[in-house]
Amino acid sequence: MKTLTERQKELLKLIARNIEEKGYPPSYQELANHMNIKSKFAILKHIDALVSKGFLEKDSSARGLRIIDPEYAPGSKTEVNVPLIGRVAAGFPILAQENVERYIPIPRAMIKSEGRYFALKVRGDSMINAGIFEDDLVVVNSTNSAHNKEIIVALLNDEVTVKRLITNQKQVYLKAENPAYDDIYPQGEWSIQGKVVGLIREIH
Amino acid sequence: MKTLTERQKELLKLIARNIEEKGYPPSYQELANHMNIKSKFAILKHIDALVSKGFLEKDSSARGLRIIDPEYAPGSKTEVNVPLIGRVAAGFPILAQENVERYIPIPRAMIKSEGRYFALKVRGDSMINAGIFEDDLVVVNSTNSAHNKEIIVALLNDEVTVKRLITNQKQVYLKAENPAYDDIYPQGEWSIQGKVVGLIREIH
DNA sequence: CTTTTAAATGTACCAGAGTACACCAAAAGT
DNA sequence: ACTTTTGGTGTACTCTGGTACATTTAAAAG
Repeated sequence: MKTLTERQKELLKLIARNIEEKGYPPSYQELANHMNIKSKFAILKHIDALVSKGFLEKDSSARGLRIIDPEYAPGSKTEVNVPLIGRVAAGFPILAQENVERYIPIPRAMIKSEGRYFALKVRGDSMINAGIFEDDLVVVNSTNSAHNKEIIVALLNDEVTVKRLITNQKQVYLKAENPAYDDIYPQGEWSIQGKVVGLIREIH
Repeated sequence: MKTLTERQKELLKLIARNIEEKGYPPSYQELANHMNIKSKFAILKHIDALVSKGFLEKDSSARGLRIIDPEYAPGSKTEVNVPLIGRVAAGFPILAQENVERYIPIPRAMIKSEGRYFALKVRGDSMINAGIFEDDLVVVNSTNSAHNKEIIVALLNDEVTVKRLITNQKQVYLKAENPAYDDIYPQGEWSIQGKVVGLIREIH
């Protein structure tokens, strides 16, 4: 990555601090004031320099600044935010905006394959032997196919469940990792929504 | 906290998502477009409602929106990076730079009390009945005291272990959540390094 | 010693963005 | 039946904010 001049570093830090404190990026005029510069145009040129050096991204809209370099970025790029799916509204695809409760950060390491990811709060204790407890969050890679023995999220009768997928010559079924639960042999409409690739638990 | 109407919730989520994706808040016009509303003024009124209900803060500048409710708030404040402690070098305090392997992001929700936090990779299966498996990452709130039945990280003989702390009138000991393991009655030098407040698992 | 680059000033332009006002319509209380 | 709340439309106004152009100064590079 290219090097920055003193003044550019100063500006970049100022932008980062501004986003941190106010919650939204500064305008050029505001930056000029803080830098004791009397013309917005000087800021414009500094920002263009930062953009061309890859430290910043700029949209040509009001306050359209986005910091790229993780060194300066508030909330660095080692983390990825995925939507937390709340109650699933019947009829909507699981990733529809209607179902998104909020976004949560997950470690980048959980993201391996391509595709969309989401998180889901686990209900019930049907997977305790796989170390998945009630109220855990599972991180799911959205896909509609999975391999034998993978832990998946499935949609049956407008309800989401986390189970282990078992496929053999004879049949396909969903296995609970808890002897107290019976296997589920899906009938009629059902679909695989994704593979569980991670788990997040808050311990109180 | 007061309740929101459906439309208000929808708007708040949209704002959060916009900040998430673009890095800066949306303008009223942009919100109107996404909500299929033809007048900015409707947005203005919804936003004023959100402000007066305490979910949002508004500056009268371009894109001057800031989400208050952490339930919805995206961005830096929802994410915290904690050091992942690798092999613990004997003699160094556990949080010393020497032991830090890298930093990993954890959800804000895991951070409740004050103090420093770190993460630790679990070795062995002595806590499987607590849903803590080998190679899981536990998130730990650094402290040197803990209450009865809390899951803690302890340092015994220059080794870190995750166990459940049991204190009663007679004695203090460390309990494994796996019948195959005996309780540990610490002798000599040992210390509590922190309480386990969260767990992160990558599933392959 | 000249050229280049970084840094800054000042004026000007126009679309973007927040807001005020008047008005409409359906749903929910009372 | 009436009123309030919620959700929406359209126009208009003003200041904000990004950008363009012309010009200047100082320091570094050649």
